[in-house]
Amino acid sequence: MVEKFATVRSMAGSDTRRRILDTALAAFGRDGYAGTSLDGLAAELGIRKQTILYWFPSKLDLFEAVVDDAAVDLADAFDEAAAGGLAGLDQVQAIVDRVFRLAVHRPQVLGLVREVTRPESPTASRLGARIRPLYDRARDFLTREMEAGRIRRSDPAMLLLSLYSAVVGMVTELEVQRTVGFEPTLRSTVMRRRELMRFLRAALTPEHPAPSGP
Amino acid sequence: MVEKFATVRSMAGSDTRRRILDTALAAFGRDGYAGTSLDGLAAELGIRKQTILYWFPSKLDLFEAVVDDAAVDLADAFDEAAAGGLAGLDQVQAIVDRVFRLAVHRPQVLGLVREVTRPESPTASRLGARIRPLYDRARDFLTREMEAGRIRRSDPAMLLLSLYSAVVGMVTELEVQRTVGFEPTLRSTVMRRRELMRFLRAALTPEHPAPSGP
DNA sequence: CGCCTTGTCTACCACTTGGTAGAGGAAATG
DNA sequence: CATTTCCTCTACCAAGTGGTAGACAAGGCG
Repeated sequence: MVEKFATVRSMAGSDTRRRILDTALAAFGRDGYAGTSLDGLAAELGIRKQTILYWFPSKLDLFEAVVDDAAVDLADAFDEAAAGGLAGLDQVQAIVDRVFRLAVHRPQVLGLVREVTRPESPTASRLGARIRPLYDRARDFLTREMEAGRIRRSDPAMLLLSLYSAVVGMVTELEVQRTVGFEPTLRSTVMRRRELMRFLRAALTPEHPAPSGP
Repeated sequence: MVEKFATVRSMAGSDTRRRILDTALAAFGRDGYAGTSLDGLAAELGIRKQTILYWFPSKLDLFEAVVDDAAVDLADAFDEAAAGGLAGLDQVQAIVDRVFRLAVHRPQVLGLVREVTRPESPTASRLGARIRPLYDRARDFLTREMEAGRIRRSDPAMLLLSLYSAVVGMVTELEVQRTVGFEPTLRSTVMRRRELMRFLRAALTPEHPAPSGP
């Protein structure tokens, strides 16, 4: 069996593989799995379709590799945001900031998240499985912060879904915003983030300021 | 020019048209535009593809008709929820309840919203244009309620986006929830709605209880 | 040098895609 | 009865789909 993935011997080939992954990420995120053709992808890359199929045995294999690749980026972003060891709303803010930053200079990743969370996605479970650890960590965090009185008490799992929906929805649905009259400039992105944070802070701040109060 | 849409003379044909629209709504919402084939759709309906092309001159025409159809449903839902003439959070609650109700017994509509709000949707602007009036009404409502002190003050347009993201995200991303451990039963749907409302109420309730106070 | 591996290519292939042309049945209309 | 309209069908088609087979050039290596 030929090992092309882990061990990389030549240089040119490895570069091709990377370029395919990057372009495919954008294409799948933009047009979806079914809407992306290998011929089109190859044309975009200036190569032949057969070169793609050399590096990835099938379209589905390519898609899965792209998903795995993106999952690493996502996990890194969260790790980075969590590394500060913040608490309460500050930690939430750090994560939202980080996700927005990711969305600004790699919007394709969020597009892929959207595609892959479709019920009928060819690998609905794949990114899910990759993200599961992040989810568990986040839920534990929320539970802890609720018990410490730093976040309003409610069902942590449900709250996490609300947070996820609000953040990813806000970030990915650029077209909705365009339709509705926002041109997504850098400035409007900053505004959007600030407004989202205000929204989240309002929703998460506990009724009684803090337990370390009176 | 043949008028098939408004004036309906025969019975069987009109019924076929309706069946095509309904099945296509589900298919487009489930598999996306590119992922839906006319042959597959026809097979699902037990008819030939050419019958579909008789009623809708092209795949794109069919898609647009489906979108228009769904937009009517959405608009009706909002109208119905707004008819009570409620104010503040009660009005918001009524709309969320209504959207959830729509999501429960016509989940396809929300799936289509998701598909059609993709940046590269073949008719990104279409549903948008249909929904624009709803958007304007909602923004005016929020502005009014903020001025009346019944809803926390912030940028109404941005707040509306947050609300949209939270609600549609929560409702459509069933697969995320399944991945994460929720089986979307009727009971869990009710729980989800309640938790979302708690989230929204916390985010929308003004700091100072009400202006009609002391 | 000769040989083998690596990477990209050309040439195909079977199948599916959206779409066209037109046959033909049913039923209303004269 | 004949004619016309409405509706669904069979028979195709050109273009595009993912995928296979294998030629061929470049370079590493005995």
